[in-house]
Amino acid sequence: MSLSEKRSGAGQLHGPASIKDIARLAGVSHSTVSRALRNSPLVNPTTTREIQGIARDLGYQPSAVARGLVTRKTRTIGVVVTTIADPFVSAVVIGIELAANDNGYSVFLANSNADPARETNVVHSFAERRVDGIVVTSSRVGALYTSLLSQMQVPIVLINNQHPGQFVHSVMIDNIQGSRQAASHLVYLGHRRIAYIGDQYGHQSDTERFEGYREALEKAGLPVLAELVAHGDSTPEGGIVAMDKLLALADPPTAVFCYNDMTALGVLRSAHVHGLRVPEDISVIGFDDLFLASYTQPQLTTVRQPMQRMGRMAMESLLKLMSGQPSGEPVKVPAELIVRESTAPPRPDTL
Amino acid sequence: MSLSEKRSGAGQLHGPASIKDIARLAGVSHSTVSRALRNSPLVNPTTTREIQGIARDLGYQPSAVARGLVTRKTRTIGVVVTTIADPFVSAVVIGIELAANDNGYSVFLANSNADPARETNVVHSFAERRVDGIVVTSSRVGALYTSLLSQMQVPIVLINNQHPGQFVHSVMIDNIQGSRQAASHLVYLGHRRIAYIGDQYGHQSDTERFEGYREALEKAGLPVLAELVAHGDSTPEGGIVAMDKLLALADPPTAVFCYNDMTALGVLRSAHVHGLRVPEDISVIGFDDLFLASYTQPQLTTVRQPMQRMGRMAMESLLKLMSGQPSGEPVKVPAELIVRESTAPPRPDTL
DNA sequence: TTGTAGGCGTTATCAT
DNA sequence: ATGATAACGCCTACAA
Repeated sequence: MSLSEKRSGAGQLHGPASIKDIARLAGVSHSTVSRALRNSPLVNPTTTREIQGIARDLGYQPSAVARGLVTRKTRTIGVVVTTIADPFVSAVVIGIELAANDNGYSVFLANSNADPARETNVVHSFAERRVDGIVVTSSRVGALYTSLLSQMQVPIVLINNQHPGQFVHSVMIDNIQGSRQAASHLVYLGHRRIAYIGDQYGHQSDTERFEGYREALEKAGLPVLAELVAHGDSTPEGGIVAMDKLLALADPPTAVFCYNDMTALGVLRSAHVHGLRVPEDISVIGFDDLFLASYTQPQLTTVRQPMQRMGRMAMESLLKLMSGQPSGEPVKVPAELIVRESTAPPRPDTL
Repeated sequence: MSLSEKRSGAGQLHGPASIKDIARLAGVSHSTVSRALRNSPLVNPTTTREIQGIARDLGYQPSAVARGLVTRKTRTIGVVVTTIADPFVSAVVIGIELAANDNGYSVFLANSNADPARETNVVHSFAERRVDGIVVTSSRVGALYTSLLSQMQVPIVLINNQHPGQFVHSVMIDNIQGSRQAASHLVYLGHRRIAYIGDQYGHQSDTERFEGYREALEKAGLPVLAELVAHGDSTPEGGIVAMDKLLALADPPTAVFCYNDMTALGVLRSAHVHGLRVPEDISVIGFDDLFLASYTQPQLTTVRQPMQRMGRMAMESLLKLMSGQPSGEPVKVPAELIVRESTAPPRPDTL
């Protein structure tokens, strides 16, 4: 039995073909095969053609794991998100993935679900798999990721979370400008009792969005009332709870600015349950401009984040970082108010 | 300078620590380290403790890539989806990921976006990265994945797509039973002109959901009218277009059963634009029970798929397949009709 | 209980 | 233009 029969005759007995198999069939050394496969000008064109032909016949697929071992680059990145169930997150992930694929990178996706145990797991698995870089899309960045950084010596890009550092870059929406626009729009419409329903306490985006709201009210000479500030949790359920509380007030707000569209979804629901019509009885503004903002009833006025583009920008920053370039200033992306149907002037009798 | 100073003194100069570094520090061979790290009973407890201590101090993280090269198992799976922007898909992915993590697997996520070029890319990257298995959540499985299978010799689990084969398993919702329930519910409410808005032509789930619809109508002695069958594309936009067409009919339907909730979202919108109230003027049923089905106005009656659980089941099937067990029969998951507010008896004058 | 000696599939550095 | 040979970091016989 000839050497070539050993493989082609016996079939793929020991897994995928390797350059050694090809070398045997082509009667050359595996180094030559390695070169030919990468179109090295050093190897004879005829030989190259023959080798590539054999590779094709064998259905050869180079082993990224073997390559990664020697090159010390896996062309792999890790993406950590709180939960991909949030459409904001999935839109961002799509952008990351597109940019990653365009550059030959594959992405490991990990949902942390805000569970510390899972986050630790994620960190470990990314470290063990030797990802070349990491993108974090999470509303809160704990000390966890910081320690991860120092341990792994791997570039990290944060989305909507600032966290300066040599290997840490960030891409964020201009929260203050965005929410200032939203609140100003409500002021402009004539509202004077404008509520804010935020995310959980302490998250940077929430703090900033509240700040924009505060500035807009202050500029209009309106007081920032503690009773008109509630906190949700970025989910529709959280929005319902917060809105219920607001509507139980002796003097409820005539407009509500929400941390995000998911919260606004719950607010819309709560308003409906309480027999209030939006925007006639109460105005609602969200943040994100998820696809579903165009499909709520009424369609939601919101502050748009170019989510997919932000994902792409994050990946592009990561590529720079991975190629050794310094991180530079955090990228701040402008937000845009999208006025739809959920906002209108307050009813005269509520003023 | 002692050997230990060479590393601890000089710092992590050549990347992450390896078992050789630990061996040097511990004064043992790397095989012993390898064993100790995996708690082999063959090594002296004292030695083990010392080695593990050094490993901890060094922040040692075993290289999954090196391990994968020798074991020929990467503990990695590939997940292909059309687009993670569809909440159905993201819910499924969450289930897959949870089950994967619970079993020490990491997941590569790839969006195909129904783009053939990208699909080819995905296949290649998964092959090169030597994933141990693949889960496909896509409404249409082309010949592409079949050829991939034979090339990679890797187990595959399909979600909502049957495709028998030795290495191919599938987990699917019971489309016929689910849609039969939905259509029967409309029949029961008294509707006689019930429309169906499907997905794109030729997709298995669409064919089956139509079949359930057909059966229910037939059983009720109702004709299946071609004019009442429209096709969308699983997106709200597609739902709008299809619904607009239906409402332009001389004798429009009094109820619409949609391929999925995303389609229903568009249908709800279209109805509103045409001045129709749901469910008073027209009833609407979706399929999936996405989180947003509880937040539409009115809340959507729909057929629930246990999406996250299906993702988990798919991963668990994949684990079996990867451990060498035969695939067995495709798993068929029962669907459940969830009656909310978007369905009601037809208006008497429309009968 | 521990050490030695391959080998996994590449790339890379020498020679030739 | 091509071939030996040595890594990369780990696992695993086989020896001691």
